[in-house]
Amino acid sequence: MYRINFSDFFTSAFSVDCMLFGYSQGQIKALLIKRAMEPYNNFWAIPGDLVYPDEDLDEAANRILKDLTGLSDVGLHQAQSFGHPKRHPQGRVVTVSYFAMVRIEDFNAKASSWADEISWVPIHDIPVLAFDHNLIMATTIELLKQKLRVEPICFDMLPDRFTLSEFQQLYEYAFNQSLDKANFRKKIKHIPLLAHDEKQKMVKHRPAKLFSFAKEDYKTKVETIDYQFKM
Amino acid sequence: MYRINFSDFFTSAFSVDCMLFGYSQGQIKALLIKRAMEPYNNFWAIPGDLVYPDEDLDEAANRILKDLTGLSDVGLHQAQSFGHPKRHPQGRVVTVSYFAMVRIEDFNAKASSWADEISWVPIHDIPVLAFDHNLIMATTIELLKQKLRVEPICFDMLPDRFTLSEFQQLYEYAFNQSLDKANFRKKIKHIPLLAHDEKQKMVKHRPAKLFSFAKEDYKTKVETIDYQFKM
DNA sequence: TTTAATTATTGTATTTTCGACAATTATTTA
DNA sequence: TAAATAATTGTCGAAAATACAATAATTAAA
Repeated sequence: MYRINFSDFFTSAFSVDCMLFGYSQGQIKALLIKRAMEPYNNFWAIPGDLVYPDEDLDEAANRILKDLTGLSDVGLHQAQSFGHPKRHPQGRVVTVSYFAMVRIEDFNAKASSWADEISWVPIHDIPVLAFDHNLIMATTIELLKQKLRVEPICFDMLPDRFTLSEFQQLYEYAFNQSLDKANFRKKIKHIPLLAHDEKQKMVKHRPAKLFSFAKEDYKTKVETIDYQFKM
Repeated sequence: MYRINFSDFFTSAFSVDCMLFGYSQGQIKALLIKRAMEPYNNFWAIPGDLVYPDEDLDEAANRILKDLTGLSDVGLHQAQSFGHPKRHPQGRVVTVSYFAMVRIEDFNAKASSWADEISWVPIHDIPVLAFDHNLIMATTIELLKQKLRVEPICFDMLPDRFTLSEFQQLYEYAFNQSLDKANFRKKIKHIPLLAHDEKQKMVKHRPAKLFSFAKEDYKTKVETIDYQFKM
């Protein structure tokens, strides 16, 4: 085992990559930015930044999210860390990936202070990305899918009021398989949803009832009984 | 947004903390070491080390595991990263936690090159640890439990040949609830186990049959049919 | 040698969930 | 008013989960 000076270790930086997932037109999409500087100029990339010396990782992720979207108080999930010594051409940078789910419509206008161009890309059609971002993206999408199975996080992507079909289509897209309507509805019977009187408008067929996720009821349920969300 | 020099970021270090879980006497245990240097001299801690400048994170975790136990080729799982600016008194050190499962008996003798003292501590009785290791430990144990539900990783902790009751007791301890024997056996019917002719010895009651996990059959099953391990 | 104690193993019956599919309903557009 | 479209509800058999009972194999004590 070779010995190196203690101070020789303090020569790395770390960054946070902050993946945003949203849902529109029946597809789960990830927000990508087009880099406007070297290295990887003009490549699509996951939004991220170096972590400041006095920042905790979560803080950095929240900062990036805020810069990017104007949103705060969004549930952030830490995904994985990546640390290949050569992953960044300018030095040793270990990155920690986070992801969050947002309603794309909530802030479509903003997001300009960051990069020249941003784009919401369906997670099944991710292009070649800068750095090792394809690896990070793939890993994080897998984690997202895992969490979709055991936590009711999809409601952060859906509009506040959604139809049961929209809800179902989200899962169909995520797991790339079609589901039986009737059975889906039975399966979600245990999820506390609030049925509104309001109905879909402007559709050329029988309009669907609108629902929203009853977050508080859900929390109570989890605390009270030994309930585990499962899809 | 304040601007700092690019090079000012390259002043941090990374460490990897490598949690080992094993199973003995009906309890899941974590390996702790007693620190023999400042800071936190004499505190119990999770084994870990700084990551070398040319090492990937996984490599570092494997190195630590090897130093500690002599074992290589052990499945390592990345857990979470922790980066509070003040978590290490001697500088900014972000740590990535990993965990692995081992058979405690396999290497009891070794493990001396590391620290003065090591100890296998039941995960339900973790003492006060150095640094933020209690947070890391708690988070990682939760992740372990999550994985126990969806991956057949418990067999890395069980002896090569185990009884169904031992298997059951592992889950009972992990989730702190007792299970019905008959129903447990029905539930695990889908897990490919190899039944041996051999039986338990030296027990003062009807000896149980010994089983081992049929890893290859499991892999084939996963590849062939759309099978998801679930407990 | 027999019996009690202990734990392993298997079985049964009931309830709950899953999966495939059919039937009915509400709305828009032609 | 009918056709088209998708929403919603219902049925039935299969499979899985749950509670609990019965039987088997071994040791230790009587």
